[in-house]
Amino acid sequence: MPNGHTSSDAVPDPGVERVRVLLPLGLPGPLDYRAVPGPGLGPGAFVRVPLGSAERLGVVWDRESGADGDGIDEARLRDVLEILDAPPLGAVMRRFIDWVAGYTLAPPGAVLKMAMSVPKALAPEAGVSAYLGVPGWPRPEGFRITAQRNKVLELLAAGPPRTPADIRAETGAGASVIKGLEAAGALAVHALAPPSPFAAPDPDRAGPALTPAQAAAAAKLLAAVRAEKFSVTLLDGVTGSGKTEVYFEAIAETLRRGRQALVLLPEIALSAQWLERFAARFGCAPALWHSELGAARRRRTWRAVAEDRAPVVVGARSALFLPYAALGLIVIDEEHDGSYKQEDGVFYSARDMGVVRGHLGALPVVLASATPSLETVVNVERGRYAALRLGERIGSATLPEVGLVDLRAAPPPSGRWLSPPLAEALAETLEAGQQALLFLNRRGYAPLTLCRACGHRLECPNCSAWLVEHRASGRLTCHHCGYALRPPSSCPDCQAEASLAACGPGVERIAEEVSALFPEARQCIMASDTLAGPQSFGDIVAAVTSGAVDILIGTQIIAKGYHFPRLTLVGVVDADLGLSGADLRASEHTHQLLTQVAGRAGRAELPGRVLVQTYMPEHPVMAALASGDREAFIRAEKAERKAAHMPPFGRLAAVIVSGPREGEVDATARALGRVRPNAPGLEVLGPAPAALSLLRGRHRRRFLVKGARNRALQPILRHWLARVRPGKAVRIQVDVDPVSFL
DNA sequence: AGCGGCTCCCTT
DNA sequence: AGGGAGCCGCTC
Repeated sequence: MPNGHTSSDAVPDPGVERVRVLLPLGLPGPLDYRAVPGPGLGPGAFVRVPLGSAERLGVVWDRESGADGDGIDEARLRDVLEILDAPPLGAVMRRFIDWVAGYTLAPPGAVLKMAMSVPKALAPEAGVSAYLGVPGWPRPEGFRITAQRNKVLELLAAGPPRTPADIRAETGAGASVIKGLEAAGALAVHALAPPSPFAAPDPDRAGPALTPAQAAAAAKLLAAVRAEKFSVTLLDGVTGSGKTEVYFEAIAETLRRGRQALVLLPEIALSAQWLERFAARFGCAPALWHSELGAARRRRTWRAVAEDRAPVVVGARSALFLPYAALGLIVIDEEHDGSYKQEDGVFYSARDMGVVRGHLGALPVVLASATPSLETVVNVERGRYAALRLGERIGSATLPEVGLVDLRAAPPPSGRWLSPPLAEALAETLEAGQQALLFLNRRGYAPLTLCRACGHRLECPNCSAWLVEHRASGRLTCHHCGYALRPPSSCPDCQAEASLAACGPGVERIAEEVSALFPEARQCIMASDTLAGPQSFGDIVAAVTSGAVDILIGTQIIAKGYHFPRLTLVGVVDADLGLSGADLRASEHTHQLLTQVAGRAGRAELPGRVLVQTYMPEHPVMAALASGDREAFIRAEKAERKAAHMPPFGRLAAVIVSGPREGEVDATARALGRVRPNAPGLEVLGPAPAALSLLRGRHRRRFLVKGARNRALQPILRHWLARVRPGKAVRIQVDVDPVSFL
């Protein structure tokens, strides 16, 4: 039997001679092939097919999905070459792929590509040979039973088949002894399944005791898991309230019911503390899925997920497209986080698509956050999502007190960035032997380098962006395309010598200031570029936890999830940073980020405090932080969005036209503009140069399409974009529900 | 998405 | 005539 896997999806249909095969390419739909007679060629089967002069792997798709009914001439059909020995892609996953493609306006093959990210996993992993003795084996003439051979025969006379490694461990006999016996016919060979790389998490292991509030919330989630139907529950708990342990109980119940759980985390590679907590509750590590995973690991994980050998998967957004055999729960932690939005290739939100996956798979979805997105809050109010609140921190910990520092009233000394009140608070914290965190969401030393003689700014040649000075690496770097150069000694424009001045602070510059103010304090920078990888990240976390660091200086990478018991002061160097620009969610995101950062303070017995430096203390975001009144902030933000018919009270889609030659891009954008859709309640803004009008060498123009909440934008967009055929060098991308407005 | 096949224009 | 670079369109 060529296909060792059976499934109701892959039952052969005797009438089928033509199959539709979706290939992981940007084609508009599946292609037709002639079915080879034989078992296993039902929808979902992974197959190898010819395509032009090459061969490709694809998936047998459902007959009804996709537009065209009849397909091509019989004569042009080519044969399916092979049915691969892999579990078929389930019906839910196929519907999910079609759904995501329809929603995001991506070709279905481009979505399938995310689910087929490890083509090598479609061949079964080589098993391990194991040996068993042959009862009544007739010993050939002249075959000597040496001491070692005898030991092996005795061992294998009974019991389970043993691998060469087992045999060596128990008898000391090496490969040559086994080979000799095998050649003489003394051993029967068994192919064992490859060892599963993933231990089974124990749902009934005693974890940390839950508080009554946690236990009550956990009970609700357990009920949702037991219902085995679609539901969405927001787990809304203040920072430090123990949300993770609550949803761990939902995972435990999912495991007890023999199903798989998926946990999506932002910045997965950096969540060592999360993994420790998982191990403390379940006794082993979960399967991980993220971009830094090695090829072999990816392959084994993909296969294990498909064969139901990975009970819990923890991953970044791409883990949503793994081929789960028995998914029973999706947890999306930090559901408000912007990194759930993918903005290349297929533009999708893993949070929103996670809910869709739960709906199609009839399973519960848990969204966890201390600062839920407005979309989710409104879904709770509309009754579509349930909500569980955890209003207090665990144990004796209390929420930190937040104070605003009005930088107009208490400015830092010239050329410095820490105001006197913040410097004083730092001194007090150090004196008390406690730890402080200085937060500035800007990597490097200075965001702008300016010529004092002529005013020239050092900009990226490929992007409309400033070059950021990174003094530690001695480079000026573009944060958008990676372009870098050594800082010139004279101005590239006016050739003035030693005229270039660093303007504004980044975390490196704050570190320099801290060194000047507190030369004896032990400090450490935490930013995505100052760390070689997850390992060094873990090292820093361990150093902070052990008390080997007094002042931690970091970007948003430290905002989430970390628990440092002795950290009592958080200083926000520039709270206004995220509020500039035309981003629809600038206020919301700033509020979320600063709430998360503030949440790092005072997580244990020692009370924490937060000082927020701002030029806009009256801004609603700052007011909400100072008062701790999240509800008031949400109310105000909601009212504003409602008045402007903005999400979640209206729909948005961005259309981005880009290409290397500005003239072509403009021509295409104008052509689109001429045939813009015109419907009541629909607004099309643009074309306008994108905020980054040049990015990675591509000129960019944007449209923004605004529509009513009750009317899908996709049919309108599809019809519109079909009317313009751009040249090969110009690309038109659609971003449904955009998060970034760059 | 990739690949072949096409044109255009330069080389010899 | 030979041949490489960019562009177009097809792939079942």
